[in-house]
Amino acid sequence: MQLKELSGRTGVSAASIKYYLREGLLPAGETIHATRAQYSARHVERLELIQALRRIVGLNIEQIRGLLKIADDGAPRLALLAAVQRVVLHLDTPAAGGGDVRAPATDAVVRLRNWPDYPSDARNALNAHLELMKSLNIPVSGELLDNYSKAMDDVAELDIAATTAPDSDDQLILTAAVGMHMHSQLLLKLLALAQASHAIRRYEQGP
Amino acid sequence: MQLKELSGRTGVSAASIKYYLREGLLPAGETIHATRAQYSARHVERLELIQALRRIVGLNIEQIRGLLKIADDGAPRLALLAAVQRVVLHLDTPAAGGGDVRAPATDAVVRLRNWPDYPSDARNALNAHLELMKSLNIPVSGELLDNYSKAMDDVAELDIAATTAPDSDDQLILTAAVGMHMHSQLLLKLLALAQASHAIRRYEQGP
DNA sequence: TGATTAGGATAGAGCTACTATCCAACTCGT
DNA sequence: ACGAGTTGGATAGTAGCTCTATCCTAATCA
Repeated sequence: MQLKELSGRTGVSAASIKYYLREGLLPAGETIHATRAQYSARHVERLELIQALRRIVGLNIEQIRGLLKIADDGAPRLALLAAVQRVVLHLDTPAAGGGDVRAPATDAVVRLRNWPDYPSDARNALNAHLELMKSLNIPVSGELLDNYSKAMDDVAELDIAATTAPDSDDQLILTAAVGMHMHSQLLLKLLALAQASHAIRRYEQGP
Repeated sequence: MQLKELSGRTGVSAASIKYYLREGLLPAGETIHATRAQYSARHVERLELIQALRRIVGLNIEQIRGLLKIADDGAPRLALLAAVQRVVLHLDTPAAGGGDVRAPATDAVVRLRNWPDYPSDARNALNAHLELMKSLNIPVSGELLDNYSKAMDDVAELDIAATTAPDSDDQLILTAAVGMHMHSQLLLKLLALAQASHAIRRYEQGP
C-alpha cells in the first residue's frame, strides 16, 4: 500500500500524513526505492489511533507523540495505562508539585473501596484536586465521594477488563483513552440533566 | 478607579483589558471625559468571572461573550443556567442534529430518579452521547447508569442550592460553571484512581 | 513516453488570544 | 504652566498549533 491508498483508506489527507511522518507520530513506511515506500495495516491502525486521540479525546500532537513513544519503547502495559491517564487527566500540565501527599478523604476512599494503598499519579491528582475544591469553597462531602467512587469502581472494572483483551498496544491506548473520555463526558451530561431537573423544581415550582 | 488600577487589582494586563473591552466581554467604563473612564466594583467582578471561565473552565472568548450577553439581557436564571450547561458540556458544537429524541435508557434514568419528564438540551445530549458510546462499542449497563445518576443527583442538589444564594448573575455563572467543571474533573480523577487500582490487581497479582 | 507518485524541504494559511506600538487628546501633581 | 502619565481608538505583530500547499528531483507503471 502506498501513501495515496493509505490516505484514501483512512480519510486523512496525504499532506497530513506527511505531517504526521515529519512529526514522528507515524513510523516511516518500508522504503522500497528512493521514492517509493510501502505502508502496512499497522500504519492504518496507527493512523486511526491518531485520529481518535485528536478528534475524540482532543489530545495534541505532543501528547500523542509521548504516548506512542512509550508504547513503541515496549513499556509494560501498566506503565502505558498510567501514561494514558496522565494525558487524559491533564496531569502533565500542573507542574506536579509536592509529590506524594496524603489526604484524609482520599485515604478513606481507598480503604472503603478496598483499593491497594499505593501512591500513584492518579492519587496525587485526586488529593490536589480535593485541595483545590476546598480552596474554592466547593464542598465535597464524604457521602458524595462514596457515591462517586462506587460508580467509578464499577466502571473501572469494565474498562480494565476491556484493556486486557486487545492484542496490540495501539488497541490498549485507544480503549483506555476513548473509554475514559467517553465515561467522563457521560458523567458530565448526567450531571447537567440532574442539575436541570433540580433547577426546574426549584425555580418553577419552588417558592 | 481607572484602567491601571483595575489592572493592578485583578492582575490582568492593561492590554488584555483593552482587548476584552474591544471584544465586548467587559462593558465600557463610565466615560468622564474623552480620555478618562471610571471603572467600578462590577468591572472587577466581571473581570474575575472572565478569568475564571478562561483559566479554570477553559472556555473561549466567543463562549464567554455568549454567556455574558444572556446575563446582561436579563434572561431568567433557569435560562442562564441552561446556557452555562450548553457551553460547559460542549453542546454548542455538535450541530445539535435531530432535536428531541427519546432513548429508553435515558427515560429509565429519569423515572428512577423521579426527575421531571421535560425535554432539554441536557437530555438530548445524554441521549446522543449514549448512542455514540453504543456505536463505539463501549458498554453502559443500566446498573452503571443508576450509580452514575444517583451520584449526580446528589451533587446537583448541592450545586443548585448554591446557585440560589448568589445575588448577581455573574455569581451564578461562576458558581455553576466552576462547580460543574470541578465536579467533572473530580470524577475523572476518581475514575483514574479506580482504574489504576484495578489495573494493579489485574496486571501485577493476576494471572 | 508521459502522467503519476514518492520523499524532502519549505513556506504559508487560518485560528485564537493576546501583546505591543503609536497617536492625539486630555489631566493631574507640583 | 509644564511635563509625566493616562485614555480611547486604531492597527499591527506575536506565538502556538495544526495543518495545507507548493516546488523539486527521481523513479515507476501503463
